[in-house]
Amino acid sequence: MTAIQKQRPPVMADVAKEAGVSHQTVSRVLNDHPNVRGDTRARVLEAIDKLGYRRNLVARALVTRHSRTLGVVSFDTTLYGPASTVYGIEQAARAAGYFVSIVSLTSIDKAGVRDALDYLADQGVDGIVVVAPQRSAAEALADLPVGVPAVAVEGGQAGDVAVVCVDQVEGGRLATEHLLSLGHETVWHVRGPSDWLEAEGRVAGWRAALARAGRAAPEPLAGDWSPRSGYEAGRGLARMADVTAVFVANDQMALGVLRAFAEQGVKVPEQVSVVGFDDIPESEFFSPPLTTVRQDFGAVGRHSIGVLLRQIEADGPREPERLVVPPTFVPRVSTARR
Amino acid sequence: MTAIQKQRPPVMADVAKEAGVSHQTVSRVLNDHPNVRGDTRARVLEAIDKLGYRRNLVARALVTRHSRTLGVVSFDTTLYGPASTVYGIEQAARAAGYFVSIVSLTSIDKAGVRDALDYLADQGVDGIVVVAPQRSAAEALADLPVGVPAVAVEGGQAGDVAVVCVDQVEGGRLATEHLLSLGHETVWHVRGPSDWLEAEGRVAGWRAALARAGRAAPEPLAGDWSPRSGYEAGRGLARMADVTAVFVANDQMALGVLRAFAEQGVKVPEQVSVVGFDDIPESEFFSPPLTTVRQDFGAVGRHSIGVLLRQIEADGPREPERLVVPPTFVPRVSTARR
DNA sequence: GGGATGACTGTGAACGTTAACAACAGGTCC
DNA sequence: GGACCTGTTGTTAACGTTCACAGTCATCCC
Repeated sequence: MTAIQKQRPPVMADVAKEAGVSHQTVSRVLNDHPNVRGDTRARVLEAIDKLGYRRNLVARALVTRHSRTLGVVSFDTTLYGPASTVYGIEQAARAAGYFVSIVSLTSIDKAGVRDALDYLADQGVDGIVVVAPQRSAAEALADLPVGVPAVAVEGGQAGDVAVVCVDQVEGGRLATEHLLSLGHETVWHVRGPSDWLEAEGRVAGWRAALARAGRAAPEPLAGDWSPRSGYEAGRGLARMADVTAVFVANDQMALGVLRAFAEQGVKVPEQVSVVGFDDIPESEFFSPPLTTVRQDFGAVGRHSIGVLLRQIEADGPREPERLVVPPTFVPRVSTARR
Repeated sequence: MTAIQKQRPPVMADVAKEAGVSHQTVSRVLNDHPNVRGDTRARVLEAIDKLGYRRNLVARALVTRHSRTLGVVSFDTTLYGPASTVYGIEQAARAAGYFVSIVSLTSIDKAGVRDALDYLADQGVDGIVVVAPQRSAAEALADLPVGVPAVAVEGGQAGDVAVVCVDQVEGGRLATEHLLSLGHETVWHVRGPSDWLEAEGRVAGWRAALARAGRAAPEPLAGDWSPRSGYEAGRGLARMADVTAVFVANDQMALGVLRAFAEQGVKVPEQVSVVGFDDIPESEFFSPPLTTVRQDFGAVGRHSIGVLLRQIEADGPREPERLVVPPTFVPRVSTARR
């Protein structure tokens, strides 16, 4: 004869009945509306506590048209760079009271990015962060679902979308100038894939530094960010007699280069100096510890959320921001005076 | 005198009017309900296309009580292991038509995990995956919001929650037996932090292998997964004359150990053999290339989603599954016969 | 004393979808 | 020819919240 236990969690109306007020008053308490009497508020809070009430965010999102969820599109979150950026984004978003919904792409094509954007827009996210280091991804941003605030991370000049990025050109310049300042005649380069904007930026910085010093730029060697591709480039470099300095576009490839040199009996830094890029946690313990250029991924993540939230809070369209985070040079022992 | 452009995107009723049917028929078309006449369906689809209608998933979630979103709680997604696992989870979830909402914890405490679980439950996720390699995280799972299907990854015996994990004990055993089979008298161990279940499992496997061979187990050296901690342990080991074989609980620490040995002039594998754990992409290019134990993080991610979806689809409570993924031994050149 | 003001609370209607049920047409069966 | 099904469509009512508005009461000021 006992009443049937209700399976469903309590709703606002249940709390209202328990506290002897209207559901609207419960809503006011929950939303910190000022005009609620102290004892009423207390009674409502007590009822909430007693019933174990939790507000239904889905219903709330339906009426407010805000989900307090941010979408993140990224590519291969297994890589240190993207993983760190996404981590920074997630931390910053949560600190600001937002959820983060993530889509990790496996393929790099424009269609994939568009699908991901549609997917997130369908879900009703309030804004989207696209970690789009490839040219193709950046292009897909151009036809973003209208009205959804967005920011591109490492996105180059992507239409009228706001951008947060690390100054890759400056990074390439720092690495190359360091090597030139050590007395090397020229600097070789193992570059990243050509559709990655970061790779292009580092190449540009390297070229600029060489040009400024009046040195010829050798043909860069192609890599795909993986240690293996660095290893293969390294084998090629080890065979050339005139190579004394190499700027490698990321630390993982630099590891491969170091390995190839070690196998060929080329001593680093005595015979050849090597500079990497990223400053992954491992770099300090390579043989030898790697001189590199650090990117502050945490700052990138925080800034991108900052830019995005400013866009969300501003009602009207605002002119797209562009925020550049400077890289820092990290000297270790893989480079030496010629 | 022109009509005011409506700012708001079209809703189902707009499509219905355009197609000359009721909104319910539109709903039926969208949900692939069988009883819709072919030409009616075509007319509706045409109207959807014309208006650029997109279904509002928030409204849908409110009435169906399913958000088609899965929550993921993880710890430090910058580390290779968690990042790879989360990546696998995300891929598998999306393939099954689910969104993924991620919370990355910075602190490891029980309260943090509980907050994250509450946070996700509030958002109305259909299920939760907790990548909980620490004991404290596993414990927090015990008082999970009731009624939310959940699975723990690397979670040990966590109350009555389903678990997917890699057989860490087996992995530790594989590494140690390999070293013993090469003729080493005993095997030293650089272990992970004591509140990590994975660290405990590897220690247990190591101990078991030594015990089975009738060898004494030296006191394990403490590490925190970082290359630096491995480096420090390595400096200690390099000073001891009788060390000929070391099993290091992850590849990053193994890198630190290799570095320390190199600095002290200890040759690997000629004087000391080293085995790591994880098989990160870099391991193959360490100096020397690292013999290690691979964990298939992709499989772990896929399995965890499989287990979770089975739980979601089964209405009633089902007995918690337990799925163990075997590790594989990866021989390279950092180990040699004594 | 009476109107204005302000603090507090309640009522009804959204939000955009799916679920439940009703209605209707056309066919089948005896 | 009527009862009965079956396929197709429409109508109405949820889902659980917030918003807009309308009350009610006490206070204040001239």
